[in-house]
Order: sequence, then C-alpha cells, then structure tokens
Amino acid sequence: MRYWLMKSEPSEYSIDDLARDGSVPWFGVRNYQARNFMRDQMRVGDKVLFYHSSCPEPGIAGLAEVGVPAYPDASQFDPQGEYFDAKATPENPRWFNVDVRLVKKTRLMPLAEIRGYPELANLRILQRGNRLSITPVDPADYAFILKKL
DNA sequence: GCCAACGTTGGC
DNA sequence: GCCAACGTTGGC
Repeated sequence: MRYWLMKSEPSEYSIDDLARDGSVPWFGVRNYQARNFMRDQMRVGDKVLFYHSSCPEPGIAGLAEVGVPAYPDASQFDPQGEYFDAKATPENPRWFNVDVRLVKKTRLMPLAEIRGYPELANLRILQRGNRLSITPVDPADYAFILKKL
C-alpha cells in the first residue's frame, strides 16, 4: 500500500465538500508527473492526506483513500470546460484520474506546524519550489502525521 | 500583489 | 535538442 498527499484549493473543493460527497473524481490534473502517479501507481485503498493549498490556512485537513483506480478524465473531452484538451480523444486519452473517498475530516494541521517537525523534514511539499499537486509520502511520515492529528 | 521555482511551448 | 519566453503554482 502506498501513501500520498493530494492538494486541493478549498475554494474549489474542500474537505467539507468531500465530507458531503463521500467520494469525488480527482479530475483536472494537467501535470504529467501527477497523472502518472494516479495512472500507474495508485491502487484502491492507498491512503491520502487531503491538503488545503492556496488559502489563508494551508495544511492537512483530512484523511482519504483511493476508492476507484485511474480511468480517463472526462473533463478533457468537454470543449466548453476549462480542462478541455484538443489533443485528447476517447480512443487516445491523455489525462486520467482516480476517485478519492473520505476516511475522515481531521483537525487542520497547518503548514507551519508541519515545518516544525524535524521528523517530516523530507516531506515533498516542504522541499523548495515543489509545486506538484500529488506527491508520494513515506509510510513513516504518514504514520507520524497520523499520530499528531 | 509579489516573486521564486518550475513546467511547457515553440522557434531555430 | 537547445533554450528563451511564457504561464502557473503557491506561500507569504
């Protein structure tokens, strides 16, 4: 089993939205590395740290897991949508997404707190210039965060 | 709003 | 294949 951190802007989709919906297609990822993580590495049951980004209080907001393995992202085929990709076809999809389902909403663990734990120094989101919206998390780091939540 | 960092694009 | 220009991310 693998562990991941997935960023979402709460103004777009927050942990409360996931608590309401239970499960959500993680569509709209348009970065190849992040796509490859979903398409090639994620398995049902993989654990996910749900992270709020680009907001007044960035940080980990809840626990989730992969509910449905990767399939073609429908939004790439919608010419009216903001995620349309003219070079993608149903025969040759370019973008994929998994479904993510809620495990539980937690307290918010702010980015500043995360930075304060020396044990988490190698967490990908703390590295300089990291902008990937989906990053792998070491099992030990995940266990550490779980204990602090 | 600023700005550092990084990914993508496209001319050559 | 190189690399400059441009766009985006995301914390502050």
